[in-house]
Amino acid sequence: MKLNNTSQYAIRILAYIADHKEKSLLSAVELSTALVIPYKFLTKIMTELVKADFIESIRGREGGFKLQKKASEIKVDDILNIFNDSIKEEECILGIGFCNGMCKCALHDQWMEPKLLMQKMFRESSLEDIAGRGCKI
Amino acid sequence: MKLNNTSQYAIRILAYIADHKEKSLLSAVELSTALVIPYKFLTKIMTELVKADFIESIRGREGGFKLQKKASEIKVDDILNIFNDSIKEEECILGIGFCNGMCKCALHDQWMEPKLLMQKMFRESSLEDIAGRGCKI
DNA sequence: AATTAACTCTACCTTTAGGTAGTAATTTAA
DNA sequence: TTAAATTACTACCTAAAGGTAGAGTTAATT
Repeated sequence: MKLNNTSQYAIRILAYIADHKEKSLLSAVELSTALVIPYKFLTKIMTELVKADFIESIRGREGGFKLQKKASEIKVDDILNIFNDSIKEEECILGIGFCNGMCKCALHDQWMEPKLLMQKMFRESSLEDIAGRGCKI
Repeated sequence: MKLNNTSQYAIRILAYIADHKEKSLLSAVELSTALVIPYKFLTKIMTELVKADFIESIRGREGGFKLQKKASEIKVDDILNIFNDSIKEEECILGIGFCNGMCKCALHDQWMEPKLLMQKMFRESSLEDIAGRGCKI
C-alpha cells in the first residue's frame, strides 16, 4: 500500500519548485542534484509534467522549469492523477470489478472511511500547503 | 495507491475460507473457480499462506485447505505483512529514507491522520469481521 | 496395487515499473 | 557564428510483479 516511485518523485519535484519561487527557473541538473533523483529519469518525469500543464519549460541555454499555475491551484491529487496513482472513486480495494451497493467486497465497509479521508487529504492539499515543510526535499 | 494483486487475492481467499466453515476442507480447484483466480497462481499463494501458518493443508486425495487459527485471530494486517504490503510505521509516503521529527517530507503531517486510520482499520479487522460481507467473493 | 485427486516444488514466461543512453532541437553568450 | 547549456524525443535496458508449466509427492478409493 504505497504511492509509486514516479508519483513520489513528481510530488517532491513540484513541492521543491514551489518552495523556490525566488528563482525564476530551475534546471533539471539542479533538481536532480537537490532531490537526489536520477537525472535521466527526472527529465522524463519533467516532460510529463510539462505535457500535463503543471510546469512550463524554457528550452536552450539559461533555460529551465517553473510552475505554470499558482501553487495553491495544484493539488496533490492532480499530480497523482497524471501517473494513474490516485484513489479512484469506484475502485475496489480487493480488486473486484463490481464492488458497490448491490455486491460489495469483504472490506468494502471498513475501507470507506480511510478511503474518504485519504481522498480528502490528497484533494485538499495544494503545493502551497506542502511546500517548505520539513527538510525541503 | 493500492494493494498489490497478491494481497488482494490472499484476503479474498482467506475471507472465503472463513465464510465456508461448514465445509471442513476447500480444495484449490474450488477456490480458484469460486473466486475467479488463476489456478496455478492461487496454488502458489496457498503455499505462502501455509508457510505463514494461516492455513493448514491436507495433502492427497480428498485433501484441501482450512484455517489454522480462529478467524477472529487473523487480522487483515497480518495478511498484508506476508506480502510486504502493510503500511510500515516509519515508511515515508514520499519515499525519503529519513522522514521523521527531525527531518520530515512535505506530506509528513498531512499523511499522519489517514495513515493511522488505515493502520487501525487493517489491524483491527479480522477475518471474522469481514467474512460473509457482501457477495462472498 | 493401481488409479485418482489432491497439494508441492522448481523453473520458467510475460508484463509493467523503473531507469538509462544517445541524439536532436533550441537558445543564449562569447 | 560557434560553442555551450539546456530541454525533447526515441529507443532501449533491468528488476520486480504477476502468472504459467510440468513433474513430484501424498493419501484415499477402488
